[in-house]
Amino acid sequence: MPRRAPTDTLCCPPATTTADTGLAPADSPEADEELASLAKALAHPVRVRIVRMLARKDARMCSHIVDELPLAQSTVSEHLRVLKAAGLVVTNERGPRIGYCIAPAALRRLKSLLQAL
Amino acid sequence: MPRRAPTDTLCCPPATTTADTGLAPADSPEADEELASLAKALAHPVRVRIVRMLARKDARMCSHIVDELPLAQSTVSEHLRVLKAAGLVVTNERGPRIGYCIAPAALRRLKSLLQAL
DNA sequence: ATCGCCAATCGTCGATTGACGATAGCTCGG
DNA sequence: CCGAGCTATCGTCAATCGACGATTGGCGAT
Repeated sequence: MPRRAPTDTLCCPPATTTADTGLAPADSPEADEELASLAKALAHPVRVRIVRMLARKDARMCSHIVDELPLAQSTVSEHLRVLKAAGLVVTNERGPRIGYCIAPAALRRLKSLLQAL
Repeated sequence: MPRRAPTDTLCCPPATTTADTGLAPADSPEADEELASLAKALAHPVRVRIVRMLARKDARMCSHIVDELPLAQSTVSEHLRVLKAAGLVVTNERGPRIGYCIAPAALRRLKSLLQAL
């Protein structure tokens, strides 16, 4: 087995305490843009899979994700960039190993916006 | 006021009685594809807005939708085609006036898939 | 039968996306 | 301080998307 990162020191933010459970308006031009933007981030099977992996607290590092997908490292990095740009994923940069994890608030916001449909 | 369609004879299917509330698996490669596909349909603000309009049981005809959007008729038609291809919208063709409406089952499926994240 | 409205389709254009390899930059460990 | 591992970025290429105008086809009403 190849020498890998410890997987230990990488961590997610300690659970969003701000209870933002759909308090923002969910029916407005801005909400349309917001929902479309979040939906666009999930509009690719690979990104859905990555989100699932991260939600399970699996495969935190980019290289871990690369290992599980039949894609080049640069491609995975690009998908992660899209997810991060949409706010669905946040990074915890700690040296050369970057921890990727779900942004629970964004995911909740997405669910909230969708439920409002 | 311009002479318009009656808005009366256009109708939606009489409420899906089949209680398909997330019974299909929501975590599999197929589910990834399905969620990505549905998300892609919502990955544009105009389509989100159209879905909202239809969910409110407003603006059933294509021309009604065109009236409320700063877009050409062909563009709106294309967005409707995308929504229909994704299964989020169904048509009730009755002569030259075509009734567009939400497919409640598809919307529920989308919410279900998303909640599983 | 013809006219008028409604909607789908076609063809085009520029912009964006998704994929890849190659390269560069970063930190930690030796 | 030098190498090794990890990731971001660049450049490229094909494919897809979004928007439009113009055209076509269809039904109902006049």
